[in-house]
Amino acid sequence: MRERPELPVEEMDLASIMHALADPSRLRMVAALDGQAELSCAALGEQAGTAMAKSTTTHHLGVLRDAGLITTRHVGQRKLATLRRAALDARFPGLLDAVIAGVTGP
Amino acid sequence: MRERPELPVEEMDLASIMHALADPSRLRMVAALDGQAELSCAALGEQAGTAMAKSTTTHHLGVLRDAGLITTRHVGQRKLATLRRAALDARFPGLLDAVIAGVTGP
DNA sequence: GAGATAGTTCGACGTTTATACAACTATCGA
DNA sequence: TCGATAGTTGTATAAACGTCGAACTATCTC
Repeated sequence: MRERPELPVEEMDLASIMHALADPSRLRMVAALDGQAELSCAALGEQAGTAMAKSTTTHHLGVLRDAGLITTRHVGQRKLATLRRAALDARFPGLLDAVIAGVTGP
Repeated sequence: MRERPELPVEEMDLASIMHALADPSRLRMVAALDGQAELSCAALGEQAGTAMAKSTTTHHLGVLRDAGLITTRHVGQRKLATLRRAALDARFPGLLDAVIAGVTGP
């Protein structure tokens, strides 16, 4: 199982990132990843409200990853996801904070 | 031609806003509206890079409007669009600034 | 009124999306 | 080695999306 390299910071595209965040389930996933160091697919699938099929979780994680929002690494049979805070803050300052505040806040 | 009321601030939905901003043409439109008080459909259609069909511009304006990002008013045969800065800043502080900086930025 | 200008509405098209199930691989624990 | 657990892959489906052209409405100017 090959670990594909993550998207370079300079290749991050705003429209792609906005698209990745344009889904309620993915927004909840990103919010859940904020603060938490790492979360497994299963944990993220549950955080996203009503339990979704495992394949659906895989799909959403792929979208977030392709946009450069998260990184993943394997530990045993688990796949742990991490929010790429530093990269995102460098490329689009303030964006992640505003979005996460919008998800959690009233 | 009836003027529908704009979306109330408290009904603004983050996922809908992100979706409205998840398109390069619409991102350019929003960026063009920043600073400018008002712009017509034709002007926005041209700002959005390669000239698009008038009906396409109407469609994009509708998406931005339905999400609550812009207001429109009629002046003669023109329809002028305005960015709802105050409402957006109140509901999702920092979001618009970060997005616009990301469009125009480095 | 006639012609020009600015948007809208409608139908169509090809593409993408979110979702799910079934079958699969990979890893862990006993 | 066996069974359980965690994700992936492939396929399918129904919905939504971006784009356009053609026909239409509304307004302005002459």
